[in-house]
Amino acid sequence: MGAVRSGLLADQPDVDAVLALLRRHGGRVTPAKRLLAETLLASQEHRSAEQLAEHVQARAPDVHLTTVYRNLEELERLGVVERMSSGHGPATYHLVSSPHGHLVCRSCGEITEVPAALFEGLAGTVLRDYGFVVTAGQVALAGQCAGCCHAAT
Amino acid sequence: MGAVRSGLLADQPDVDAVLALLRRHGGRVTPAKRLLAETLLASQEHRSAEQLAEHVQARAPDVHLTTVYRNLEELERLGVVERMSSGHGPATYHLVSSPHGHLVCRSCGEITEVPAALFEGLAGTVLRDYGFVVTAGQVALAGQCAGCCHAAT
DNA sequence: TTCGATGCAAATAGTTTGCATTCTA
DNA sequence: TAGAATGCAAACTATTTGCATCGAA
Repeated sequence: MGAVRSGLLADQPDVDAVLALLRRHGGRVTPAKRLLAETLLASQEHRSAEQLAEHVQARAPDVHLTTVYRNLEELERLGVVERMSSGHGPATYHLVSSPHGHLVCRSCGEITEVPAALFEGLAGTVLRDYGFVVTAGQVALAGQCAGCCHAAT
Repeated sequence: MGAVRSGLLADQPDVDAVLALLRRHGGRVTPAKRLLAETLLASQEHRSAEQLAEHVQARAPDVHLTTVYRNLEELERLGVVERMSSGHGPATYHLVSSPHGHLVCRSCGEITEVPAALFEGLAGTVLRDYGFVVTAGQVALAGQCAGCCHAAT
C-alpha cells in the first residue's frame, strides 16, 4: 500500500466540500460550478463534457459548453475529477472518490471500475523497478469484457 | 500466464512479414504501405501519425497524411500496430512486438514500456473476477516518472 | 470595485470522409 | 481490367482561445 497516489477528497464528497476546495484555491463559486459539481456527484459515472453540459443546461440553459470545459479543467487541476480519454470519441470525466482503475472494453466501449487494491501490488513493483508513481484512477486496462467475449465466440 | 492476449506477429517481425499479412487479408501492397511498415520497424518507438508521415515523406514526398492514417487503421485492424491516445495531443502508434504495458508520465508525457510479465498476475485476477480479457500493449498506468518525481520535490 | 468567470464567436488540432484518379493483382 | 489504394479538398469532432461583459467577494 502507498504506491498508489489518491485524490484530495473524502470517499463520499459532497457539493459543499468541492466548492470549499475551489474557494480555498482562489476560485470563485458560481452557479455553473455548483451545478457541475452537483451533476458530477449525482451520476457517479464516466461522462463526456457534452453530456455533463446537457445535464447542467437542463437547469441553467445558458451555461455554455465552453464553461463546462473550463470548470472541468479547473477541477482536474485540483484533483477533484479525472479525465479519461478512451481513444475514440470524447474524453470522459468522473469524480475522484475511492481509488480505482478502469477496464475499458474495446468492443463495446464500456468502462468498468475496479478497486485500486487490485493493482497495489503492480504499482509497488513499478515503483521499485522504475521509480514510477502510479496515480489512482489513471490505470486503464483495455481488452474485452465478459459480454463481448461471449458474443465473439 | 495466458490471461494476456498478444499480437499476431513474431517478436521480431520484418517488413515482408507485415506485408504478407496484409496481402493474406485481401489488402494490396503499395509503396506507401511498404514505407510505413519500414518506418514502424525502424523506430521501435511511439510515434504520432504526423511523425510517421514525415518519415515516410522523406522518401516518398507525395504520400499524404491521410494515406498514413488509413494504413495505420488497417494495420491496427490486423493487430500489427497499436494505437495509444495519451489524453492530450495526437495518438501514438507502435508495432505490436513483445507484449508490454505502458507507463505514461502525466508531467513530461514520456511513455515507458514495461514487460507484460509485470501484470500477468493482475490480468489473471481481472479475468477471474470480472471475466475481462486484458489485451497486451493496452495496459496504461498513468502517473509520474522518476525524473518528474524528483523535479517536483 | 476588482479580478475571476462567463457567453459567444472563432480558431485550432487531430482525424475522417467523399470523390475522381491511379495502380496492384 | 476490376476493385483496392491514393491524393486532394473539405468536413467533422473535440477542445481551446480571444475578448467584451458580468458577477462574486
